[in-house]
Amino acid sequence: MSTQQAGRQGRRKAATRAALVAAATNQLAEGRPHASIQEITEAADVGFGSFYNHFSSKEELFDAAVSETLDAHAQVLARAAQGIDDLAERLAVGVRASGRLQRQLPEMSKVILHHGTTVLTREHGLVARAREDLSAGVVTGRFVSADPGLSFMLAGGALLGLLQWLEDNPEADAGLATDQLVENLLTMLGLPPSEARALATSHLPASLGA
Amino acid sequence: MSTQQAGRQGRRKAATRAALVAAATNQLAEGRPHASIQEITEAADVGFGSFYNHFSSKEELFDAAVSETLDAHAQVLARAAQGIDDLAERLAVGVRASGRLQRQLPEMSKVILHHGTTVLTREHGLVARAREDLSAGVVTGRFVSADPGLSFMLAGGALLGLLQWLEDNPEADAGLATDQLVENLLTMLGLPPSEARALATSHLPASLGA
DNA sequence: ATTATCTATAGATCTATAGATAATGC
DNA sequence: ATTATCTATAGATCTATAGATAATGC
Repeated sequence: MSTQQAGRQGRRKAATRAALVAAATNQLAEGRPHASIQEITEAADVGFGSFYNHFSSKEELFDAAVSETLDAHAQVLARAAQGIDDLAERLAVGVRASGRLQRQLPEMSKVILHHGTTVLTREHGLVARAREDLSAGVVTGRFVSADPGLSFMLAGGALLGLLQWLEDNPEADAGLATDQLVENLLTMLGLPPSEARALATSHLPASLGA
Repeated sequence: MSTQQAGRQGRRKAATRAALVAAATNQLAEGRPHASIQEITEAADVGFGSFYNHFSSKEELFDAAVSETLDAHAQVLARAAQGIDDLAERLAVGVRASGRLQRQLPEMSKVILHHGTTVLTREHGLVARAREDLSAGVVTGRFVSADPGLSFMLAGGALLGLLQWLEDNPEADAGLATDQLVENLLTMLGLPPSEARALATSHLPASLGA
């Protein structure tokens, strides 16, 4: 968004903004949503007054932090699902990648977790696209659900539960646990058990981790 | 806990404490976890200084509010599950009652939701007992799960997703949606589909709502 | 006499802005 | 000349406590 500013000045400004967002993300990840603007600017090594060049309130900054976290997550998923047309397989790959991401970028999961189930209601970006994918699958008959919106919330809630569990069980095999969830979700969405298992355990690109 | 104090003075003290907890619960339910002590004492119609007779910090009060909310929830569930021995049926009744409770006591669900997935990790009270029930079911063979702790987090997360969905869809049939989740959960825990459906749709006592 | 409440206030934040400083644009 | 940064500070909270008031206990 603001990364593409003309000239050196624009780059400098973007860097300051990025430092603020990164510091806010860290605070959220560490479970400190009460952090003062002063603490954030200090962590970002930015002058206190500069904050107001970029944001008009703390909420605005934290919102940006959550949004950018979800966008970063979306980029990883977009790569993982690239070229996959089948909606069931897209869902499988997306969730499998999300669980594995907890090990690779734990701060990202922490931010999402700290935001709770309300992230699942976002109407733009990653979350909205995932919701639309599920609905589309129901329309085409790939999935079975009496209410796609409800199914999405159940699946999303379970995914949040998984992320929390992974955070609390750092030694556990994240891939195994995630694939178990995926199998359950696909079954819940009406796929035959054998196919659900196959999609949940097929080989993944090495870039997504074990 | 402090409800059983001797004498009129004790009752008066307990009433003040209860007013503070109720006010704090309201603030949490309205999504205002930043409310100041002053705002809370005003809402509770209690002198500012009295706060410190009961709590030494705002966190302590909010903790009490969440705990007492869960305890109140637990009381309803205990009544609902009274006399039911089969662990699958207990789980079914417990979750079915929880979803329906969102319509009867929405503030309760709001407090829980606002606390996010971390409520699922509580080691005392309602949450701990539910977790133990699930594990016991796995030991006796009533449930099938590679990791009961993980299954509990998936189920709990999905329940939170349901509560959020109910909150966002006030017109929807809460009973129907909840029973759908219960059926999915029981299937996930290894029950035959027909039995899962039967347990998820059997007749409920009128006190638990439609 | 004891205990809990209340009001008032000191001291510690925390936010938002004003004005000075430094760096880029032209 | 413009723009973004920084430092310093006024004003607005917000917390924690001290001391006065009111109510119960004995």
